[in-house]
Amino acid sequence: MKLTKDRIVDAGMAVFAEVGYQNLSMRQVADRLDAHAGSLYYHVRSKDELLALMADRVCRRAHDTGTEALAALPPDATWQDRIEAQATALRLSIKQHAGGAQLLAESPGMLSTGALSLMERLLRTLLDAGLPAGHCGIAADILLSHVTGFVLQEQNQPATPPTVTAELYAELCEQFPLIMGPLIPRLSQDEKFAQSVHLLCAGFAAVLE
Amino acid sequence: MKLTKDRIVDAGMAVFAEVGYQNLSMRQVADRLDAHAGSLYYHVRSKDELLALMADRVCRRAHDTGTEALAALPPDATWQDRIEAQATALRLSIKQHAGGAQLLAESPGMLSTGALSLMERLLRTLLDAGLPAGHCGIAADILLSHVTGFVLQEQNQPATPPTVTAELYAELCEQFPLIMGPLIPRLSQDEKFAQSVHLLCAGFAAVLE
DNA sequence: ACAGTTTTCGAACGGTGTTGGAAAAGCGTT
DNA sequence: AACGCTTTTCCAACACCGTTCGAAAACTGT
Repeated sequence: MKLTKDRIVDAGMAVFAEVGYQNLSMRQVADRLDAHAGSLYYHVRSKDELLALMADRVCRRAHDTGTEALAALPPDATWQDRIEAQATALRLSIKQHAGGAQLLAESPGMLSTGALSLMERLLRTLLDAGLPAGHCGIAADILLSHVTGFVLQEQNQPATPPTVTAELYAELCEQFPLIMGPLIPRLSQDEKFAQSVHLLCAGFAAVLE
Repeated sequence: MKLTKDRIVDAGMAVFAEVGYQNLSMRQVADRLDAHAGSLYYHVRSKDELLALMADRVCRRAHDTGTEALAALPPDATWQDRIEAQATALRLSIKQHAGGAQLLAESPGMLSTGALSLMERLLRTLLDAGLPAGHCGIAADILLSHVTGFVLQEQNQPATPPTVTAELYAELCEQFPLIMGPLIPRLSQDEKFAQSVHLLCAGFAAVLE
């Protein structure tokens, strides 16, 4: 079938979902389209451009699932609820692909239309919440980069936690008593994420009056 | 001279500072040591391990400059000042190398001792500030990932801002009025960073009482 | 059917991380 | 000093990567 920018991005997303960010290669994308690697370069300037297009697609999907989540919200939902809905929608969209956070992180400046859509809606909810205009931009920036940063740490955690010997553990406890201590409750990632968004919202609420 | 893990990391940091994260290769690191690429693998299991070691070194340097910054603080400094000092020290340490944020972002889980040192000190200042113990871990996590995320966006911004035609600009203004509007003041990156840290601290202060 | 354009091929280039066997260097013991 | 043994380095090779370029193919309008 004919080769198109869209079909290339489609194949890229498919390969991406299978092998992850690090192992995605032009040749694999071409193979999935029964084409040769060089042919891709007629439609796409470079691998970086392809990655940018894929990042845009992830953002667009996140935007769509975000609108669904917002629509499912009860009418008396607070602005915190609306922000949390968008944040979790974005997080889940990124998490669907192995290394998806790296894809967004690497993409330069978040200047694709998909990323801008996310930003725009976030700005609107913050503005509707009554946040002073001067703080909205930074607040939205913080939210977006927090979500990607969170998923980044989430996806980079090794599948099998490193084995620590007893003596090493003791040394760690002595060197970093707070980290090893009871300060950090053993929460699931979902709970940690929800709590972090709540904490951020609390900050926004603080400057709200 | 003899080849050592430390010397390899040194050379890696030197090459890293020159060519950045993307173009760092084992062969260049070996060249700087007048050695051959294969020889590195006797001391280092893989390139990923080398990158992890380098990330640890960046964290350690950030920790040191952080202690200096804290020492230079007046004795009546608030806990917000102390957090900002650590945050800016970390940011500047990362910014010293092109792609330094990617180095930290890629490094799995931030489980090196350097990263743990940063985390530990952040936890202590938050705890001393009076933040409830249950929130300290998440607050510190937010701060760390926010700094790396901020520098990530900072370093990924294309050197020459993309040229936008007049009609494209108009369309963007219509599609994203809030982003293009006066909401986002034209602040320098330094100001944006300081303000974002202040906003986060305001959130911590909100849950403080 | 022909000319012109758009698209694809296929080979090649220079580069990468990594491996494994041969060679060298260091070192303790006799 | 000479030997064996371990630690360290070399070197060639492998498989793969992103990218380029001229030629071949496919498609288009006339």
